Amino acid sequence: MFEDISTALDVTQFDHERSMMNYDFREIEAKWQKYWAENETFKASNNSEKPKFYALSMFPYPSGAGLHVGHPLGYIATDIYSRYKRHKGFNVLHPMGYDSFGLPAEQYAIQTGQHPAITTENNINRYREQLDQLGFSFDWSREVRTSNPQYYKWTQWIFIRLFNAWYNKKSDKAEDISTLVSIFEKEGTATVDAACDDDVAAFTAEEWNAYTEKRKQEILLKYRLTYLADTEVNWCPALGTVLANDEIVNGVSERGGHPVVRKKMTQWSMRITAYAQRLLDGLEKIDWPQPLKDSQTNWIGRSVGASVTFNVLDAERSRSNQDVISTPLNHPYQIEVFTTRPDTIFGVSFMTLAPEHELVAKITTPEQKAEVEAYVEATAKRSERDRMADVKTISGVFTGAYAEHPFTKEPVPIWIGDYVLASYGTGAVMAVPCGDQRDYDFAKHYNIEIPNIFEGVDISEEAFADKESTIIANSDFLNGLSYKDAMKKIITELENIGHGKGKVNYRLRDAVFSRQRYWGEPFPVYYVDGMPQMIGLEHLPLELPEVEKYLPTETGEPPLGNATTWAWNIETNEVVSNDLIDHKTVFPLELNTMPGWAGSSQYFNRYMDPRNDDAVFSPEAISYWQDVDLYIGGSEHATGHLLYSRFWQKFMFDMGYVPKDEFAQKLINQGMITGTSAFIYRDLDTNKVYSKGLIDGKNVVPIHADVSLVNASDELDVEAFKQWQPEYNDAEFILEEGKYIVGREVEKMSKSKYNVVNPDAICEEYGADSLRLYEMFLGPLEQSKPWNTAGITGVHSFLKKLWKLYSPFIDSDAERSRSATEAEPTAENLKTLHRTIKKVEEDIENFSFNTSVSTFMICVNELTAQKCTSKAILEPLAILVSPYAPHIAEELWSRLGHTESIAEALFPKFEEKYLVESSKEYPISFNGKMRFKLELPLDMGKDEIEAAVLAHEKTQEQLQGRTPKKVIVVPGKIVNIVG
RNA sequence: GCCUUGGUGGCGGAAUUGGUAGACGCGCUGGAUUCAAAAUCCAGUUCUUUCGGGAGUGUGGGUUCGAUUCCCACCCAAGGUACCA
Repeated sequence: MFEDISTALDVTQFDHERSMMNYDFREIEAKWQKYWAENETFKASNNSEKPKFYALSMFPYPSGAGLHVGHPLGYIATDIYSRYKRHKGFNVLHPMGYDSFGLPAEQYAIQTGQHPAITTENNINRYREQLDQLGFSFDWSREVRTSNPQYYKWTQWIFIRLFNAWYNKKSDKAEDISTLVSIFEKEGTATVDAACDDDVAAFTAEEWNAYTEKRKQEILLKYRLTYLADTEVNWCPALGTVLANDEIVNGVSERGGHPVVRKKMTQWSMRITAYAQRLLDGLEKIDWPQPLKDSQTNWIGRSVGASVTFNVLDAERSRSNQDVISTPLNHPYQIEVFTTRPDTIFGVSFMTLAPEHELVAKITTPEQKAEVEAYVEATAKRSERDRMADVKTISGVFTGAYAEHPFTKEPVPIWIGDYVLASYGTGAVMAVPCGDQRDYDFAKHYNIEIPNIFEGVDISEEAFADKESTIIANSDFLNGLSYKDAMKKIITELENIGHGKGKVNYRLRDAVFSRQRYWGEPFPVYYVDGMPQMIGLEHLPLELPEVEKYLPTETGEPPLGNATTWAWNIETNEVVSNDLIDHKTVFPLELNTMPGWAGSSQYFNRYMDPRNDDAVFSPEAISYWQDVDLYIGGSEHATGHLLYSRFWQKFMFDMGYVPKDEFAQKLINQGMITGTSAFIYRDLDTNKVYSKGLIDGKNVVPIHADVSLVNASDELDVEAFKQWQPEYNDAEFILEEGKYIVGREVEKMSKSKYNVVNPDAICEEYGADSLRLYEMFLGPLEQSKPWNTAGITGVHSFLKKLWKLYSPFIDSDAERSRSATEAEPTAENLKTLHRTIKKVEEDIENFSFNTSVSTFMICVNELTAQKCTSKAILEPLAILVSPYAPHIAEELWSRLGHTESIAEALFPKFEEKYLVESSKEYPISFNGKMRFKLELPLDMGKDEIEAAVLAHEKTQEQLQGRTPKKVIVVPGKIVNIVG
């Protein structure tokens, strides 16, 4: 009886001790997450004696699906770096927020009527929960949401600043519009060199001063950095909306399959082209990935050449084809082309205009009119992408008109063809079939002459596009010149005769900034007499109105057209009912909203001072934080967000608001984490499902199985599968060796492929520290790599081993602990520790987080083998681990006796002296192949080593009597014997 | 087509300026512990072999005493981009 009780007691005590001893990650992680939140451990101060470090992850769009394991990858990397920098004594800014305007919430609103603000709020809360459980060191007090009026106030503010600015090419920067007005007042357009619309007219100061206010505004609009312009869009009449190129499939809308036409619409645009060259130049001074820089470079698409003007001959003389030289020209029309090969101008045998070109209607002869009009109409129906995708079909129509060659004065037939794009260059080309394959194909197809202007080149099969390897012929004054010399000469000649000049052209287009959507920033704009007026800065934000329906109106207006209270009263400066619009004091407000990239184009600056209501940020905040030191995010933003942000930053720089004209010094693109799908194989003929090893020769179809039903050995839980997919209840699962083995394939993580793994489940089973370590352990940050949950047991058991290593500090038996922990570390202990410090520090600096995790494993394995219990070793080790696995590190730190968070503990200092060795195990190679190893003292000289190696019996064995031809000895490294 | 990145065991991946290829982990095999399982621990695990070795980092060449690493040509995969004049 007594015995029983005592045994029972022992067991309880044992259990108690075990629970203290075990690595209880759930309790630990919850405890420290609460601690960090309550103590605001990661709150960044805007003034500090410490050096600053600004680490930023791209903020997410909070989608309804929540996070999957791929999303946190970049956040974990940024977090590790932030925590590391904090250990290194930096004042770290590491914020997070939400890009919370966007289409999915609006779609959901259209379907369910639920206000996008509610959907967004719910999604954000879900995101926050998921983010919180991963233990990030975010300063949540600085959170921003782009859909929050307090935030988008500043998006509207910068829009107004852009509206009130023009780009002065002479000073090569943006200036306030008032400087342009004062030039106009004094000198007219004579001395102005601005980035502006193509169709600006010249005028004198007197003319300007005599213009009406409306006329002046119309002119200024052509110069502003954000402006209204008629832009070609893909209009879908049935949906009453504008579609993006990728929403159109085979010329009809993706949704519903309605016809889409190209239509001109008045839209807000951003004059990003003004910055094309600076955006290009700026790439040289930022540490961004080369592929990303390349795609921006391609996107901007700088090409050097010349613009050339061709006079259009009037119809009479074109037809008679006579006296073209002797009769003076007074035809009003000119065609301007851009060419990168003005040196081939004598090879021109026709011209091609884009079907949309404004001259088409004007120059077409009556005979050709019907055919041309039919062609123009046909191309208008195809989207630009369709036209570009369909490269093989050659089509075009002769206009009947001729242009005059600027040098030979020969008539050149003018065609239209859809291989010329209205949106690039001038929408017209001078066709040189011998030097350009597209022109060549077109000429062949329509039997147009192909003059050869290259010496000794055969053009009977294809065009000759090589610039360097030949010289020009049949080209009057260019004969005998190389490409380079001909380029110089022709540009001089073009300028002499007033028919052109050297020009740099960019592929980059101005960015359309209007969207016919509800869930975006409203423009702070109202219209007086059709002219846009900005709402006073002091009256921002202009808040999004309530609407009953989120769809376009019946008259085809954007969703804001449904708002009944959406007019601006200029006396009270408030939004009032539309009924009050009188065009005297109450005016209609803009109905478009801003695009998704508006809110993300300066959020990184707003984080510096996010609660400031008087300025986008205070001068103190921006001068302290300057710019982002490290920016991590996906490469899909290369030509969107990352280009627009650089543009706005340069504008802010020009206006003197920010000290740096590039917002992020270093950028890293994290790779995508792909899913590892699982498949079962259903026989098409019978009701059988075969295991993977049995499918050979069978008529089976692979079917996705949910990855959570498969274990680490690719074995399917058949019962669980049947429960999940009841239609397989009657199916017969044919096993191999008693197991059903699934097939595996790496695919993009997606719901429909049942390969989505979400972090909540992982945190529940293994903890956030395990997840963080595992995400890093998978491979290099930049690379894309497949997720396989099975491997997480490796890092999880590492954490258990780590925990065990600290058991003298965790164990309640104080007596045992003290003597053990205060022991002096051994030389071996110190060597292990310092090797780890060195490696981990290098790894973090190089963003090679995967190798650090292995280093930790090796370190813990070694210290465990060494039975190390020394506080002098375990204390610095906890700091090393803390950026990666912060919860367990905090817990161990506190068990080591600290009462403060580990977050501010200084990173241990690496000391070389602990790694110094006295001997080296030399690899002995024969003809470059390592055959055996030999331990030799490190202070041994070259000759001694050679003698020692040659004397060794294994060397003799390897040589088998041969005499070595040569012996290479690299002291401290290797010995190689040749022969 | 063009640009970029990559190609190493069954899998993820390591190898710092050319110097021991496959660290670390998963998986697998065998063993210990257990009534049993989980967990844990130990040993093995590139291929091949006549157990001496031999071969091996997408393919074929080259430079070098020595190449996963540098050079040339090619093949394959992923991503971006595309009638850009």
